[in-house]
Amino acid sequence: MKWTQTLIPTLREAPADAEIVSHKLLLRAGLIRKLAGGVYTFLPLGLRALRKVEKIIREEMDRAGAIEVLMPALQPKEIWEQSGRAETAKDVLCKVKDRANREWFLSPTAEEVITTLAAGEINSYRQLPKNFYQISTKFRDEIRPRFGLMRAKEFIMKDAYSFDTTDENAMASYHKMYDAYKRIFARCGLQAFPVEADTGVIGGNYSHEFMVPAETGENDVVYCEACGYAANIEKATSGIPKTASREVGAAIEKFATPGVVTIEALAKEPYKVPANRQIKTLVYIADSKPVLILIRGDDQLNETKFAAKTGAVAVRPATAEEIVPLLGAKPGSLGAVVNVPADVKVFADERLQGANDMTTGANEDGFHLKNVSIERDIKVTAWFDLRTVSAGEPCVKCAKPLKIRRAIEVGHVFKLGTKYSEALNAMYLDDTGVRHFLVMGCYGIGVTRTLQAIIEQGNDKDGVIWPLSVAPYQVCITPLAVAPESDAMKLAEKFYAELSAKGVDVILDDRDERPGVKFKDSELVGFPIRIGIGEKSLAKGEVELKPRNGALQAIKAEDAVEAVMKLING
RNA sequence: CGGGGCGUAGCGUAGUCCGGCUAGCGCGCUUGCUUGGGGUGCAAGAGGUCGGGAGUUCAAAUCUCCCCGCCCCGACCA
Repeated sequence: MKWTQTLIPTLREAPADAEIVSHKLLLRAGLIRKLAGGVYTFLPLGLRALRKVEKIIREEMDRAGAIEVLMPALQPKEIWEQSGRAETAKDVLCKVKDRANREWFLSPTAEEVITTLAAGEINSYRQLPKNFYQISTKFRDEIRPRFGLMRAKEFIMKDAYSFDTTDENAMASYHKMYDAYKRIFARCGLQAFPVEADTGVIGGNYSHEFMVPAETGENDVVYCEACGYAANIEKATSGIPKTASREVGAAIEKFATPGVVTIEALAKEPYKVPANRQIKTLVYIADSKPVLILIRGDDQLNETKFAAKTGAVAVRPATAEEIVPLLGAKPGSLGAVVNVPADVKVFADERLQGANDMTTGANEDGFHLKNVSIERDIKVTAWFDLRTVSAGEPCVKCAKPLKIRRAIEVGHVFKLGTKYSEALNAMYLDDTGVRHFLVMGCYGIGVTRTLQAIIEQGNDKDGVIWPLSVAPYQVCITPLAVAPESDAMKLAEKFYAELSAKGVDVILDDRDERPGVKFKDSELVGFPIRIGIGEKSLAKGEVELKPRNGALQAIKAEDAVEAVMKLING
């Protein structure tokens, strides 16, 4: 490609609405342009890089035995009602109506469609296993689009769905995808690692996310350097000890705490009740029903764990207006000892199991209770791990201190089980003629997000640093004179032809620009290899080879093509 | 949706409090000259319904009200 023939609108300054480095560089390097919030056009260079990521994904999915299909973006509402997700996923669904007033959803994912397909086309164990994948545009009515391609309303996703006869076989399919994902991200030049994950609204019971470490990520990952344990903070547990049990003390005692509505205030003079001897009582509305959650005073509730453990779909903190009629007191004086309506469930964090000599609210404004023994004095409906892990806590596997860091989620693998095959009646006959539900798994990669993650991880002050595998062009030839008859341009054309013939993706910067402009642009865009051709070195029969992330070297013109091939082939 | 901020030329911005604008600057763009190995210099130019609407006023980018869009923080997720 000649630079003047394509469109590479580089920007000297980043548009003000870009915040993080990868978003700025996507715009500055002329890879994308915004049409509206969370909606972007891919320009020629951005599209080339995107296609390369897709190619890697296709090759690895094919290698892993998956087969490519293309499902519709327009999905009838009915199948979503059948799976139950018309309700549970309603907040992210982009809805459209046709002229007959029929309602459609723009695909945010395709479990319903593929399961409907499988229900019709897969009848026998002889057809299994099968793993279908597609790379397509997905739509989510994001609450808040953010960071360019990182969280967009419209984005490109690779989604795959496996169908197996048994749980055991489904695990094998899962592990094939898990391994394929590791290869995919490695080939994209990404440092991505799998972590245990919550399954969320998609459902299922076993899941890993592939994370790219980055301060700008939207996830917190808990990990152990000693044993390799790693989990999303929404899922992570630690080996932190339960609350120490003391002598079973005196009976409960109510005491006045005027104006004290926080854990911190109760920990200070004159009360001096340490946070780890307090029971924090939270009121949540889980699927429209109020529930109480008990957490130790120095712990934080993990809402994802709470929803996952209780099976709730929609959870939110109750408002003060909801709490007062329920418990008779405002937040700050709440407890689960007295005055809890019989139909209100009480979920307590396991760390409180056996705790006594605790202090908690009295359900009376301005009063607390002490000498509370949780098992003796509170009717707990169920105990769960509900707390959020903090850095430094002992690893659940090896007891070494845990660390936490931010990361970008680029892929997610789930074992789904029979949730969708049951809802959409997808069954097969086994070798004895008995019907079973298909056992499913699903596997997503955010393709456009992966592209941005590559930039987020590969950049410096001058611009993008593409890995060779996904660079829009691998080589940028930069003649410093562009008149057709000039020696520099003649040589540039020769390199261009030779490298192209060898299958190298090469761009020739034929713009009549000053050297500084060309160098700056090639570094901003981030081509992995630049061949500089100028009079000074040409006089010595040399050209300049400049890897984007390495030192410039002078090289004999006749050796240049070979040297480039060496860099490309490693 | 809650909280915060911002909308002035393709991009970055000054001016907005305190009305007087014929809207200024840098980058980019066009033309000419210049320069020719790290965003060259000089000159001339094109480009703006100051997000939209209504109002106040002799006069509105500036004040008031309504609407729209965008960004950031939170809840959602590939």
